[in-house]
Amino acid sequence: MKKTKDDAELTKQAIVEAAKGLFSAKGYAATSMADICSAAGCSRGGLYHHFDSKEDLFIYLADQAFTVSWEQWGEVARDGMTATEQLYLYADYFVDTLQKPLNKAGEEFLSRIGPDSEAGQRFIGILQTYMQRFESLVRTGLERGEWKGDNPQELAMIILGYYSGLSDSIPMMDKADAKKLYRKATMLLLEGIKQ
Amino acid sequence: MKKTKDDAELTKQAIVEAAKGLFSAKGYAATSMADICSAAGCSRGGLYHHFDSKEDLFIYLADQAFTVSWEQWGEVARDGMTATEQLYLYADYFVDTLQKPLNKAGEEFLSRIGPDSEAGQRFIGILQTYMQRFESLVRTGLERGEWKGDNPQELAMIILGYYSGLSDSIPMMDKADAKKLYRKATMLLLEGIKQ
DNA sequence: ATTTAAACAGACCGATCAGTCGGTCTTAAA
DNA sequence: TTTAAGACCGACTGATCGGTCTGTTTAAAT
Repeated sequence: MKKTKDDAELTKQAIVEAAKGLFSAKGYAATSMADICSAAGCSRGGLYHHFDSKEDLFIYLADQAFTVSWEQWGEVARDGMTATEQLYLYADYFVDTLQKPLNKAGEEFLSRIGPDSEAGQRFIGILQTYMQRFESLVRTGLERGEWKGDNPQELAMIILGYYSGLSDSIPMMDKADAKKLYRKATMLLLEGIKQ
Repeated sequence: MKKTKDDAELTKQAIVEAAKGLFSAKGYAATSMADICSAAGCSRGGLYHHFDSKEDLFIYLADQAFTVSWEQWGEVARDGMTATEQLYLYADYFVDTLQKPLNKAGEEFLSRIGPDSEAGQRFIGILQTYMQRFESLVRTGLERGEWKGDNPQELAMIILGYYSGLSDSIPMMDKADAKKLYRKATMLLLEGIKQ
């Protein structure tokens, strides 16, 4: 083999990181495979050696990003924490893993390939797993009586949309400022804005 | 002239409506001029008779959608209403004008053509006008002491992101259900979820 | 009736894109 | 040392897209 197995894995991860940044910044359709190759420092042939297609790459990348995000969160979140504290922590990781604009690319991806295609089904599965994880966080908050409400699924959807939409106006903020904004927004949601 | 001035304007509006629906549903890049022609029932030549380019069409459409949205809101909103009532009304029109997913297409559009291009500048101008209008609504709520806070710009950004993000999970809902969700989400934001 | 020009239509062009394919290089096994 | 295969390269292909150009139709002006 030209390169070691490890070298190959390194190349693969370089491609994934480059693709993640570009998809997040420019969207799915607007990011070409050539763009990704330039950013990752490999050839188009090399890229297609690691991934069968653009769809394949995106799904691989999305799966990894979402999984890693919850793993990082899970390492820090403790059972002793209140659901409110866990939510603040989630907001931080939401910013950190820049999965914020990845959601956008994901929607574009889904609408482009269709929810019924095989790739669409796989992607929806990834999203659902992610959602369920968040929903269980919300359910904890409700069951413990920390939060008001009786529909964890709806509330989870609203809060996730909240965090996702928040990222719209923040493409230029640095992470520190973004985290501040997310903390403030979380506080607003918890306390309400009514006087 | 082959058709009357009125007929031409009718064709133009058909194109705009078709484009609005497609851009909202599929995004900017994923919607081709041919798609729009099919939906509008005209030829590509005819489309380019009314609009110089895809960018031109999108900006025209966005301007019209955003302007019309505030006009409709303004016709119903009365000075006697509380800011809270005005916000609920805004949520309704946000759903009605389906400008929800148009925002998404707008971001994609902006990142694709760049904020420094002439079209980008024009689009940013449209967005800013829209934002300022919303910010003045928020400022009213703060000044009247209805809502807590001292930064109307930040609060406006957060609430707009809230509404925008909410539309992610709702591509299949009908308008009645969507309005219900938006009203509930507005209530959550006002009251807070903390017990 | 003739002319004029707006309102279309559709063939066409160059660019770009996702994906393919044959080939080269390097490492590890035999 | 030979060989086999994984890692990688880059030219090529077919399709698609935005945009142009030439031509045709028709309502209105003369």
